[in-house]
Amino acid sequence: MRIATWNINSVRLRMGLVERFIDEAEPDIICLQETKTVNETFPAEAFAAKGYKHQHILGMKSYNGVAIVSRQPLTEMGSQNWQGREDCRHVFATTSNGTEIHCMYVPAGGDIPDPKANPKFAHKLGFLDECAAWWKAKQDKKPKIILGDFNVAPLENDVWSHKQMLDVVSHTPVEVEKLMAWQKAHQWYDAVRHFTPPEEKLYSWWSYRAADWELSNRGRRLDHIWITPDLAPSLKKATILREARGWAPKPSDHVPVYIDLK
DNA sequence: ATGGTTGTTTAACAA
Repeated sequence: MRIATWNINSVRLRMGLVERFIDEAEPDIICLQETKTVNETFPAEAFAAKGYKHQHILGMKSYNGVAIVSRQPLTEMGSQNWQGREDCRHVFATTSNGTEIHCMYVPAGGDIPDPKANPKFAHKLGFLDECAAWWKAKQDKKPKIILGDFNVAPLENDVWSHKQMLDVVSHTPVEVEKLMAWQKAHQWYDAVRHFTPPEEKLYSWWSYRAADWELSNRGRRLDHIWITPDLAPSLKKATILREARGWAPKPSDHVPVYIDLK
């Protein structure tokens, strides 16, 4: 089973690229973030035409928005609000083999890495704290996958320059600490790093602001797939589809990340 | 130290 996550940065604008990804990777389940549309205008028919007839969509106007689309039936579909806001950042569903899948979009946190000066950074830190507490309290034995745009690059080689990124939102020590606390709270296992040693650079996002993203290669690993330990023996492969950053005509700044589970 | 781009929606905001 192939399960993918992709921050698509407007699913309506980029449905053509999603179809290309489907044709090339043939994922069984696709989890999207930043769909940026209300449910009524989500391209549900286009996904169904590609075989993804089972859909759990949670969108709002202009911002955020998450979705799980699947070729196999989904049950127990739900969503969760965080930090007292209804801003469409978390949906979940259960697959036919009883695995719970959680698709999440963590707040980016603005530019200034100071929670007193920047309410968006304070919101992000509170969000990460709440995630740790929520997952610590949810100690059932169901196999689970949590994936999405977590907007934090935790390891030194999850960014192009650890030293130059220490004061940049997405790689500050306080964010990394809170992301790791959340990971520990539910014994989440990093399914993507499993196949790449920590000494090796690994990115899933490249800024639009670089003149040449590929040449400068100043990436960050913001998109993650974590699994519960019981699923680790089934983990066969993880892929970050770097080439999708160059897809025409208008690529997302994030690329698809997916794992294969037996 | 600064500015660089994109998407939604149409001037400002978020990323």
